[in-house]
Amino acid sequence: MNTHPTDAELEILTVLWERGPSTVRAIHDVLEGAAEAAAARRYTTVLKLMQNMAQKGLVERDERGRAHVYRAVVSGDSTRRRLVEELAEKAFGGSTLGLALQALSSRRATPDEIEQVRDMLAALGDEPE
Amino acid sequence: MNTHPTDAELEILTVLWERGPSTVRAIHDVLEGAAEAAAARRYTTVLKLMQNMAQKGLVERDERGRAHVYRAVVSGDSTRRRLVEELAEKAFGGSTLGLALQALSSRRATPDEIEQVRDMLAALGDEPE
DNA sequence: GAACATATACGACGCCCGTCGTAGGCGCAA
DNA sequence: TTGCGCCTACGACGGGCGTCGTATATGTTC
Repeated sequence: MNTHPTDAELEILTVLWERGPSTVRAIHDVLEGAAEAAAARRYTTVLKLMQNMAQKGLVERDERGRAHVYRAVVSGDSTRRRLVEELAEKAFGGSTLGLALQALSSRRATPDEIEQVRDMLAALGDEPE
Repeated sequence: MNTHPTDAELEILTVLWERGPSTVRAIHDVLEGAAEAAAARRYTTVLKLMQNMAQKGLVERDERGRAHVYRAVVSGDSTRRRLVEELAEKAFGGSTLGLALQALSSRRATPDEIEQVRDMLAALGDEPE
């Protein structure tokens, strides 16, 4: 249940997070449209992935209708947090700060974005012990 | 050559980045020591991994001595940058800023660390177009 | 030179992941 | 009611990864 989503699973979860509970058909169509000139997945491939995810506990499904409706069990936020911590562990000696610095340095930020980070920083600094 | 390192490969690369060119034996010993109560890898496992990496072009080896000496071809910095961008792409809609915010929010920062981020921010803002 | 420690080379296995084909079931329209 | 379309179930396969065992060569020590 606490298994990490793979890349393909994460792609499906993303759609689920954006659209809310959906059928396999809906997910497949979104993914097919999003794949610009990339290899499109067959319907049954998406189906199988989602069945696997259901078994792992990443999603749950409502089997009442003819087409099953899937919903994400794990939240996008917690999943992203987990991924970040995992990467920090693997590549930054466990330092999420190091990861953050790397992420910030890898692009030019707009003033607006910088403001966002400043706010975050302020919140962090003000946080009680 | 531009292949991404896997988890096990990244572990080896990390040692290579820290210690500089090393033999398989040296890497293996470091890894064995670092694995606290975790499953230790056999020597030949590490050997095979490093051979694979040599074939992929992630490392190069000096075969003159009896024990080959391996050195990292890719730098730690570029590799970390790549990993960060990859994760941003997969989980944050391509936004490295989003990733940075997530990384910052997932921990309490010390004033010193916050200062570090502020500096980075200032440098970003000052950067010429 | 014989025995031993240690190095590389190489093949095999088990597992997981993503992919797909095919079979079977159910509903709906002509 | 018969056929067509869409749905699920399930097995299979190819590839990659991490693991290891074994074979073989080479240096060292007595």
